[in-house]
Amino acid sequence: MNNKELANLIFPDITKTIEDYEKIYPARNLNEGAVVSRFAPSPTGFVHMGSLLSALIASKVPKETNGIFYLRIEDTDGKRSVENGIQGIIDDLKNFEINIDEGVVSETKQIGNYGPYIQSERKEIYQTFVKYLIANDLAYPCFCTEEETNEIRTIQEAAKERIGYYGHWAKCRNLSNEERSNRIKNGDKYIIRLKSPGNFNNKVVIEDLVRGRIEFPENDLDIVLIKSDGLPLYHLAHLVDDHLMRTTHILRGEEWVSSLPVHLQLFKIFNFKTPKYAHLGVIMKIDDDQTRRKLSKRKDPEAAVSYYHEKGIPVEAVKIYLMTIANSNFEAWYNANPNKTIDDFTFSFKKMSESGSLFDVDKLMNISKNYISKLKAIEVYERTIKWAKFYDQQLEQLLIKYQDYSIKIFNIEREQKKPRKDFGAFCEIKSGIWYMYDELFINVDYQFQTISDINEINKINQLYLSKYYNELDDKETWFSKMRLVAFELGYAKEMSDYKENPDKYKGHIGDVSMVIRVSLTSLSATPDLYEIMKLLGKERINQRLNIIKVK
RNA sequence: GGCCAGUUGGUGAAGUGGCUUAACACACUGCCCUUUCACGGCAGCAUUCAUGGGUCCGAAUCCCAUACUGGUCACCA
Repeated sequence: MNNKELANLIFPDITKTIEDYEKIYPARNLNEGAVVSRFAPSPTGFVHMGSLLSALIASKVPKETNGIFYLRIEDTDGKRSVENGIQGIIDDLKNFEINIDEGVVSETKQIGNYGPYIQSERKEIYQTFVKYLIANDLAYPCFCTEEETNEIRTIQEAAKERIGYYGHWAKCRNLSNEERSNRIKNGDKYIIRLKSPGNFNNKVVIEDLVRGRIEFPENDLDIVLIKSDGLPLYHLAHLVDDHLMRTTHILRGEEWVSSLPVHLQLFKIFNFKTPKYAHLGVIMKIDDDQTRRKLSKRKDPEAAVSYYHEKGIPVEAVKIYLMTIANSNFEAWYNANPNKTIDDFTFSFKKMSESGSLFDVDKLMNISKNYISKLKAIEVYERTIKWAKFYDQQLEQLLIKYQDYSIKIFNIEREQKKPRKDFGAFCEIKSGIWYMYDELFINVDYQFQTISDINEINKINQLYLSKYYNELDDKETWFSKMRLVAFELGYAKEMSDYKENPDKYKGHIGDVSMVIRVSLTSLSATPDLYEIMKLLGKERINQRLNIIKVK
């Protein structure tokens, strides 16, 4: 029996050839230098921060070069797939405004001419390639059970030999085709392995876009191509899909670096042009015991991109943060060009860090604070509502009920050169403005400071209310009256006066205005008091200053 | 254990043989400004680039060794 007959025995239903697929998926008609890249996750749950980073870059580079960015689903391992996994990925990408040109757009819909873009739907294509390999003595069926391969491994470990299915360890490699066909006809279970033409003593060199030149021994492992369920393993799927989908750039995590010799070998065997590779450092997390590890889906909530949606951290802020990790020159560029967006920035693989960086929540929050501080009040209002719709219905209703009032609240100390930076996330907004709403200003806990005697507090409040408060006052008048209250009750009306003669006064203007502030808001730290009082209005001010009296 | 890579302050990093007594940003500390907070301003925060050796007039930058960290060695991706 020759190899071709063996191939037909194993894949009797495969009638197309590789050439057929080359015609079905012709070279893309793109400009020179156009990058075709992809995001190719497994539907294992949610999108990870590290995946988002690579998706962001993989989508950005085609955008810069008039190329194509597509989404492919790698679901060849049924055990890992999760219900609604595909939809989760699509939603996460949508949330982060990462748009695809081709690929899977919903559980049931795919767009583009190079599909299907879900690997489990491409079984025949993979098998066509493997059939070719078998027919050309470059692959063979392997009947070893998992127990047997484990056993080989144990022996190799004990003997301190290189681990893997290669050389004389590859028991099924040199079986005769007759024996192979007999065992297949006999119903023995098998997988398909590559008959690796490599030699471990030879070297292969690859130019990685971020890591530069890397040298490896050639692959001589007879890696598994097709599993017993007929579906391919990653290595084969990578070759077939990225060739047929005409991918020019492979962006993936650094955990793939060591598979490079396999992938290079596969491309060489088929005489396909190898794509360019960029292996990205993984995002790390430091534990309390100072050990570094990969940011983990299970242990770290911030690893899931849905976390940012929940917290209400603007997607732009997350993307800006990821770009500062991705390209070290981005941050300086962004600070120098505050009105530009990520789209205006030219990404460079060379500027990528090779080692994984630690995930820095402080930095992210700083970026987010700055970002939100630059938004217009109406934008803050709308985006807070959008967030609250999912996560805080009470806040949502208040914002809708008091629309103009709320927008004015968001505008306090905003329209100025250096706006306030109170909010790092939309989930923090309620805790910053709640006291402006009567519905929330109940059973409050007053944080009085230096003046905490209730009689003195009332004296200040009542004097202010009865003699000085006028809602029409401008800020200057308002504050000069505040000084008069202080003076009349024996407090220094200027801070400097108090500092010169502290014994002459009961306290200073700051102590007095603090009483008003706390009486009105219950808090000792608020934005500008004058602005707050303007919005609170006469009625509410009267009411709130008088509640204290009752207490 | 084999193979591959990485190692510059608390963090992200700039730096590719002299311009570096190591930029910038975050965090932190102190002071100032100030009716609180925030903003802002000023100052501090690596005499040293994992360690040891070498090349050189000169090294964070080049070479070697060691250490440590990470990745990988599945019918997972």
